[in-house]
This record gives sequence, C-alpha cells and structure tokens, in this order.
Amino acid sequence: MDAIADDAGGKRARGLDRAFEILDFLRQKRQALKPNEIAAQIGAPRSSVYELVNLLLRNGILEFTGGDGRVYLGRKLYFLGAAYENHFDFTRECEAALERLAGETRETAQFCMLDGNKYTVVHMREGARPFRISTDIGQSVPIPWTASGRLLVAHMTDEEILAFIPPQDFQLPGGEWLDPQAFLTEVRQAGHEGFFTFNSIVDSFTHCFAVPVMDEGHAAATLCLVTPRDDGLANRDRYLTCLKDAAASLSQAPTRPRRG
Amino acid sequence: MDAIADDAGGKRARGLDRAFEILDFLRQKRQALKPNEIAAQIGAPRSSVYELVNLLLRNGILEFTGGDGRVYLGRKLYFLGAAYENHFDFTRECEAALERLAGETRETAQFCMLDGNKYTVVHMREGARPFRISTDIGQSVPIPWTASGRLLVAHMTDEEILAFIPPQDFQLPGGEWLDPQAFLTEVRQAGHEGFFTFNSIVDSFTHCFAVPVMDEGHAAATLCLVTPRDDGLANRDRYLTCLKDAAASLSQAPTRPRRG
DNA sequence: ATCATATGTTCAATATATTGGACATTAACG
DNA sequence: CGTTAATGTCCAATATATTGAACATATGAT
Repeated sequence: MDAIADDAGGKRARGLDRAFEILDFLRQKRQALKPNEIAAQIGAPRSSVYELVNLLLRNGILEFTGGDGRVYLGRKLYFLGAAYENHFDFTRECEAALERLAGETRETAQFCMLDGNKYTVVHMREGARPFRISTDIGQSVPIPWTASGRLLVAHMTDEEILAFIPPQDFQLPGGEWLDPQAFLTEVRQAGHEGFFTFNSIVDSFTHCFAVPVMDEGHAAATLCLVTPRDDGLANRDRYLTCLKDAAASLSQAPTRPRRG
Repeated sequence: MDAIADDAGGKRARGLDRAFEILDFLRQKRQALKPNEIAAQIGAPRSSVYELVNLLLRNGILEFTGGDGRVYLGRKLYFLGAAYENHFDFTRECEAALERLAGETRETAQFCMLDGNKYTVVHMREGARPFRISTDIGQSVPIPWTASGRLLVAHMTDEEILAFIPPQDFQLPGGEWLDPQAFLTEVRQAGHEGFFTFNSIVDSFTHCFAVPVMDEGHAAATLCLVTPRDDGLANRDRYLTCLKDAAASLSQAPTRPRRG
C-alpha cells in the first residue's frame, strides 16, 4: 500500500530499495521487529528480508535489540545522520532559535522539514502553556495539512507540486477533501508573503504560524508556532516578528561549509 | 585498502555493501564529492558508483549539494539517525550530563562510543579552560589510543578483543607500538575498577578520565574528561566522582523503551 | 589546433542477487 | 497427541544488477 514509489507488477525488487524500505518501516514503527514480522508487514519475501537484514546487521545499519532476534536501526545510522547534521550545522543554532522562540512567546515552537513528500517535525520545543501538541517528532504528515507545507513546496511549479504530493494527502483527517487549487493559491500567497498562518485544519483549537528558513533560494525548512487560537490571533504580529527574526538568524548559517 | 571487511579477489561487489561504503566514505571526507571522485577514491567502477549514487539520491539517502553534481549524505539519513537516537533516548540526558560535567569541572567532557571497531566522540562539551582538544566529533580513532577504549571492549574475551581491533591500531601516532598484552591488562583493570584514567598516549599534555555508561551489562558508551595533566592529577578524585555520578544517571535511561 | 584529463552516459555480457518453496524447529492449543 | 502458526534456514532457478569498455562532452594546457 504505502510502498515507496513505483511498485506495481510482480518483478523482483532491488536489494537497495528493499533495504531502505525496511529501514523506513522500522523508523515508522519505532520499535524493534523480527525479520519475519518485517517481511510479513511490508509484503516482501521472507528469504529476501532475512538476507538483507543480515547484510544490514553486518554493516551496523541494523542492530539486534529487544531480544528474540528483533532488530532496529543501528548506530551507524546515527553516525551518518550526525554527519549530515554537522555538515549543515543546523541543530545547534536551531535549538537555540527554538529556545528563544519558546521563551519569547511561551508557545510551542517547531522546526520542520520535508521528508520525501511528507512534512515532518524535526525539532520541537514545548511551550510554557498547559497545551498539548498532537504532532510527534519524526512522524510523517501530509503536506497540505500544515501551514509549513505551503512554504516548503513554494519553489515548485503548480505541476511539480501536484505531482509531488500524493493525491490522497489532500484528504483531511476528518475525511473532507481540500481543493488542490485552493491549496496552490495558498502556496503562492505564502511564497510571496514569506510566511503563512491559519487556523489549523487538522484540529479545531490551534492557530499555526510558519516562516521559511531559506537555503539556496528556497525554503529548506520552516520555523513554526502552534498556539491556542485566541492567543495566536491576539499576538499575531508579535509572534510573526519573533518567527521572522529567528528564521533570519538560521537562514544565514546553513550555507557555509564547516572544516574541522 | 581500508575496505570494510572481506575484499580480496576480483569478484563483483554487492550493491548494498558498495552503497554503504560510499556513505561511509562521504562521512569520512566530510564534504560533498562528485560521483567520479568517489569512484576513483574508493576504487570502484565508475558505472557502478553512478548507478548507486542515483539510487541513493532517489531514496533521499544522498543529496545534491555544493553544485557541479556533487553529492553528500542526505536528509533521510538524518531522520533515520534521529530515530535511532530517539529509541534509546540518549541525547537529551546525555547533553544534560555533559553540561553538568563541564560546569562542575570546567574541563572538556565527551560522550564516546564504538563505531565499528573504532572509537568515536559522539558528543562533546568544551570546557571553560583555554585548552584545545584534538579529537573531532565523529572522527574514528583506534581503540587502543584512548582511555575509553579500555572500557568499551571490556565485555569481550582477550581473543575477541584481539580479533576485533585491527593489529595496526596498536601503533601509536608517534610510531611506537603498544604491547597488546599490556593493553589487555589495562582492559581487565578498567573493567574491574569501573573506570580508567591515564596520561594520554596520543599527546604529551593531557590526562584522560573515562567511566562506562552501562547498558545490558556492558559499557555501551563512556563519559570522559580531557584535562591538562596537572589539573587532572590534582582533581583526580573529585573528577572521578563527578563522572561516576553522571554515568550513573545515564546508565538507567537507555534500557526503557519509549512509547509515544 | 592538438592533446590530455575529468566528467558523465550508454550498453551488452555474465556473475550473482532475489526469490519461491521445501524443510526444520519451536510454541501454542485443543 | 496431532495440528496449526510462527520463526528461521537452505537451495536451486532465473531475472537482473554490476561491470568494463566504448562513447560523448567539456575544460585546460601546450
């Protein structure tokens, strides 16, 4: 069902693709699984999964954990991810920016990016309010559901956007459908204004603010605030200013390469 | 030369292994490279590297960056690494522990783990002293060169240790050779005492402290202090106490699985 | 202009990776 | 006990991934 991309007929799958399908699946499940379970749940031949899991184990990409032969993402992935992070030097300044934002606004602040054709919260700083945020770190969310989504695809043409976002992602959690044309209009507006705010369309009580973190001419990420509706509307201008300042401070950094 | 494992004859290489060789190579180089350069430097057929790079690009494991078709580790790796990290919930408490350590001692504090058969600094908090640390985050260092190394292999038998550590890693940066038997003795001592300290054997001016962070009965990681020799000797007992307290606070956490 | 080097693309041959299915083992269960 | 389900291993067949080599293009030096 949720296979990565083109997976129609009964051809053999390429090992590399299957391998990363396994990794993504484990990430999504967020728990150690037996090879057999993996095979059953992603609909892959068991022998293939056993073969690949063993290869990945040998490479440190997967690790035995949880006993009973269960495997989960391995340390090597952590190191590779850290190298990615390091290269752009995001995190440190990012955390600082979120900290500052949370302090200034007392609202929940998030740093968001695309993960494939989904939206994902990469870092989050919970606000001081007694307020529950629904989105979990690292969870994939359809792009059209989010304020940030408008910004993260703003560098594409209309056609590219519609080709990029899976059609079913325009269906909101309640079941209603969001008109793609309306979405595109909002994308253009967001791209032009340099921010996007709206009453969340995935719940009935939050107001969302998003501003882009620019890198190489397009929104590489966004900074967001998720607030109670009344607070958000009452402090709209101030919050937007805070966000833009924070984003500006981040937008400089990512370009420069780091040498040890 | 430094191929991953068994790479003798002129057989064809498996795509998956080659792929991770590419990823590791990029991590080591810490910069974006052209596919052609990668092929030349890891000694792989160009057509294979181009094929694999394209596959990895399609999966978000690699990304174009730096222009001219150069590629580097991709965002997907970051997400996978974050999931690994999350699963063990290390980082947050880890950063806190380093912060505390650095505050208490004003020395450089490190969180270290094994990466394959090498030692690696995963997190570091620079001390308040005007003092330069040589080790860089994420760089691979021979196990015998480090105090932590004694602890990180302490759960293995002598034979396992000698099979695990590449023989040439017993050669110190100066060129002298460390006697494996002497190393094993230190490993046993470290395992027994629950810490290891020594005047660094890779430079002439630092004293190193290491204590284990236990997980599932063995040292999954270490906390370290790197200090000027005189300071280290003068504050030895206090520093060791700080380290042990910090390690104890971390040793609890990693076992419990997290549910959203 | 000529040559050399670096870079990327294309393609056919074959070495081999993926796969289905058989088999082995264990646990659960009536 | 016999049956079913879950899990892991093994193996041969074949679909295909890896590879060398040829080709294409750009750049820079002489």
